[in-house]
Amino acid sequence: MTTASLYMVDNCLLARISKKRFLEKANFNISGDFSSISDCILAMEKNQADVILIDSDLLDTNVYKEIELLKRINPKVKIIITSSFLNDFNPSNALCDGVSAYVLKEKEVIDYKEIIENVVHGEFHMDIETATEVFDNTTAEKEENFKNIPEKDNFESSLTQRELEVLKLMIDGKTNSQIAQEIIISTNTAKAHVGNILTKLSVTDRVQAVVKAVRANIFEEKCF
Amino acid sequence: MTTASLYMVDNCLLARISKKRFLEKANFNISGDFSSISDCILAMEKNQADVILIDSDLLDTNVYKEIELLKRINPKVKIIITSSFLNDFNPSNALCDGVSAYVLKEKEVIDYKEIIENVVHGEFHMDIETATEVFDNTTAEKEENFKNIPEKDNFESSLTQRELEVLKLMIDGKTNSQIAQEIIISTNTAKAHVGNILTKLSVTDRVQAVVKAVRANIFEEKCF
DNA sequence: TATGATAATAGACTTTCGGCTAAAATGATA
DNA sequence: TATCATTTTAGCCGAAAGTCTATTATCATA
Repeated sequence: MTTASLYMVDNCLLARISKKRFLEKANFNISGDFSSISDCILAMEKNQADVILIDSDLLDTNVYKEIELLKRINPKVKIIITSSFLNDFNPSNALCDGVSAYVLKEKEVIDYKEIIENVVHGEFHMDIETATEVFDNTTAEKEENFKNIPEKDNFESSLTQRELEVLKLMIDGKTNSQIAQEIIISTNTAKAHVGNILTKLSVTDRVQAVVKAVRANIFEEKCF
Repeated sequence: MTTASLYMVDNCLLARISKKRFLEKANFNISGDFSSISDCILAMEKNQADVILIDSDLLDTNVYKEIELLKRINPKVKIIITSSFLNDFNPSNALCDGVSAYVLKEKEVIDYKEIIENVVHGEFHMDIETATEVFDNTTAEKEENFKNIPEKDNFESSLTQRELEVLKLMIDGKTNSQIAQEIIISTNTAKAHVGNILTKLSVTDRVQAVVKAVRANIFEEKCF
């Protein structure tokens, strides 16, 4: 297995948790996960990762400038971008500026393991569909002036191990007292954990929480 | 579009609802949906359908005998079987006894539309994987003696239109009073609807209901 | 060691939920 | 018309949920 250290950027907390769990099962070393590239840059300035997995649906110039910053901090860092759209993808920004892989999220399951290992070994990866579409609209618009790094909009701290346990039981339809029995804590404690989960997931009740979690395919083997 | 009348058998209520919504969007005419083949037989004796979509994970001799009954009632009826496993599939029972299609449920999305239309036009459909596997273990064990048709185990009546509306709002994380506001009914009525939904889905609270519904991909465009 | 951040724990209080029973109004169908 | 399913309303009660505040435990770092 790869011993490379991985950073992960995804503005969706549950997506981070899900991917992290998945990759850690595959023996990858996730050194950090962030809700914004800005946060990732701050972390990179202290401890450098070998591979950075960036999920971003909006691939504007700001993103590429932030990626450029990442490459400046560690020119050897491998960047893997996953995105739902092709719209803003610009090969003159991505390919030339050192993105190692560009993966279009689709219905199919992404084989992160293979992509990461290939990238670590110096290969470039791009979806076939993506590649064909991309090499048509090569509208290169290089801008050298930097813009300010956007503030992180909605801060989502990560779920603790205990909270993940509780969330799993919530999805299983367990009540607070059932959860308490299962992991041997008081009902009040279970309620407190649930409350913290609701806050972190930015929802108001457990129904919304479990729907979000189930839709994010957390606790599942596959990784969207 | 096909004007053929369709019956549907699936012991999972939510799967029936989901498939029904999907097929009706595709302009198919679903004349009835049943939780057991026995119920379907009873219906066939009154009003005959042209196509019967049977989902059954356990394909034992009983199932094939029930299918034989269906074919007796209407020899021209087209039978489509969907199943998760290959285990009990027996070509000598299925192919010979007039099953028009056999579809192995997998990760991929099943194109019911195409299959049904082909079947109506007299074609036979079988998954490639299924077909190759099947034509190896041809253990023909024909038994002519009938067994009694199994009782329907857990009766699940279908959700009404209003209940489907409410379920959708439950999935959206709405509370009873919010649901009441949204569809202009009293909170008590909303509670009554929710209560009925819980009973019909065989769950004890709304959390379990929404998890079941989300996992069944109800209200989604795709049909597992 | 001290300190500060994070996590886990818990009790008090208010609101919401779910089960139960009952019943009226609507609408389709035999 | 009679009948049946659906939709609607209501109140009561105990259980569960959610908010708030607060204490203890753990762990890393100054």
